[in-house]
Amino acid sequence: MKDRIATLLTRALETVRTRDQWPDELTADVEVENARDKAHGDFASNIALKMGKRAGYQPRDLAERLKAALPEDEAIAQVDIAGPGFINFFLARDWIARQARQAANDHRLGVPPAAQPDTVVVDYSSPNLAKEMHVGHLRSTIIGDAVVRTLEFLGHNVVRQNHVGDWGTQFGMLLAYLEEEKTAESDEQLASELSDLEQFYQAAKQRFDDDDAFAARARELVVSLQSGDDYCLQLWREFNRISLEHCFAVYERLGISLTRADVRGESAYNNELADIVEQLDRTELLTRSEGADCVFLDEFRTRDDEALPVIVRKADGGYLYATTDLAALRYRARTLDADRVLYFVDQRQGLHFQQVFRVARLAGFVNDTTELAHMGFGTMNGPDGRPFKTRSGGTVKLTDLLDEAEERAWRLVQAKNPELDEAELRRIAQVVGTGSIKYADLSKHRASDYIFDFDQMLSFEGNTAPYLLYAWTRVFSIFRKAGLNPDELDGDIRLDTEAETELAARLIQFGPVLEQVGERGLPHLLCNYLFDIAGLFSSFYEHCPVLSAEGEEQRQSRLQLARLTAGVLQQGLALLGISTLERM
RNA sequence: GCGCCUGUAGCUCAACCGGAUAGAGCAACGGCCUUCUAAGCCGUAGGUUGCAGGUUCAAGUCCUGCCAGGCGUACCA
Repeated sequence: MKDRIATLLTRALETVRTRDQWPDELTADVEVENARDKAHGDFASNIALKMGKRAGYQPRDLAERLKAALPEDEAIAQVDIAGPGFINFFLARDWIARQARQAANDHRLGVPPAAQPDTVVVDYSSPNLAKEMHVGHLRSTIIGDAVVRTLEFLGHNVVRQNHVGDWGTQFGMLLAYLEEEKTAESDEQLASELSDLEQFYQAAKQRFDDDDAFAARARELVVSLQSGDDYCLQLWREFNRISLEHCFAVYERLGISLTRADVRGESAYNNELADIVEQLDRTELLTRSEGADCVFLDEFRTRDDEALPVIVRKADGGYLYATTDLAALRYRARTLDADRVLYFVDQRQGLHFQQVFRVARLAGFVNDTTELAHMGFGTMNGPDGRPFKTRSGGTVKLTDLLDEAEERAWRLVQAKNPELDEAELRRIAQVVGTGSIKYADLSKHRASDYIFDFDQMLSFEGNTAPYLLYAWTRVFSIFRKAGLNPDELDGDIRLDTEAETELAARLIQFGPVLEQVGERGLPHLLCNYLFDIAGLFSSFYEHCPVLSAEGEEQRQSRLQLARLTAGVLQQGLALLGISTLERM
């Protein structure tokens, strides 16, 4: 709709240009935005304010001329000039009603598929397989997954890349320990030890620190692993398989759409690393410094104000994560043919990505037209404002976090609705518990740090998962109560009241909101939108009788609004990776 | 030292790449269950957007300088 109004304004500008006077060189970039205040209509443009002076008009005068030159449009009921020269557009109610009616009867809820689908490579989750998934992996995993689902819904070709940490020196220690335990213990004992990767890692580290012979064996294994020794690779595969099982158990609980096919870890690029360095050398970007192969970029400085290198090969010949990321970038740009490559990685790696993106472009691994974006996010803090830790100061395992959320959700739902049987209660607690954790994270702007607070995220009031889930059950219960099939409604949508109009006008903005989420990687925009919808629906439901409406026409109209609301809420939550519940 | 990010109501968060009177939710206060719904709705109160300048018709948003906090800054990822 913004585009549509912008087009009208552009044509009006052309008319003014030919009919009145206008500086030859002056071109206008027409912007239309949603009006923030109902009194200002549905959309507003500041074009007259921006261009007035430069075109030689008083802003209000220009606005009047533009208004007079605007082509007719059935969607626009009224155009006002307001304030210093804003042009306010009021949508025609019957047009909103028709759009809403169409959306209500569309399985895509009125959201058109992208006219030009992009191939979007999304790097997210990417846990380190050496350790168990902890809260540090949560944000990348759920924000990335929400954006991925949104992009897919919009019709883009999405390639998920789970860039797991499956390589590096710590694997020597882990393999040495795995080897030792394999011979010392029965399979069952070993399996139970590996069931807690965190403990396994700690135990291996302990042995490494305490026993020189063990440490020597660990280093030996790193070397044979890197040289492709069969026995060593076998141990390595076994360890990774078990570690990945842990990851997927967490994904399953969290409702993450990643599959095994999306796993492409650091090790996948091992045999390309030498070539990356060679290519950098060939393009004359490479410099040898203190024994290491580096790329120096002027714009980055060290703490001593010297040029800061991107080290791609250490003095001992080893490669670093910059090298791996360059190889991954080349693969994504060339082999996967990405139009966009998005990284959902902690904000703290901002410098690293700036460097790697720059080097990749200089070296020609990535075209200038390919978008490379680090979608960084802030830290998850505890209620004290410090990074979220256990009472003893350790990292919190994701599985423990989910356990606690489900337990709390169970108690809450049980208290509110004691007649539910245990099986259903468990299922509800699972959706509410994990959904609350996800929603609490997704509803905040990803760039900022946020405070993790169980009580707040599990509240049934405010911008939370329980509130939205309950809002959906309320809408859904209308149909259940009346024994109606939502797919068998008929007739037009009529917007008789303010509550209906506001709800409908917001419902038909689902598409533009999703586009923003996909473009900017900001799922909180969708959360805010859904919260809006839920509030507008509550208000509508309070003021507009649905089942007991006056007459069949009004009843059908309101049922269709309810149906569209249910559809948008359910689809929106699904894009956030949260499923709805018929009862709770 | 340099660079990046953050600073908005008592608390938790918004503000659509410069717009109109800075918005929600909690907490506080006041109303509404003989009418599908109260896990809800309607309303009141709450602000010098860290501070000081600047650019602009217009600044929470852009620029400069301070203050406070977080993070990063050569062979970990």
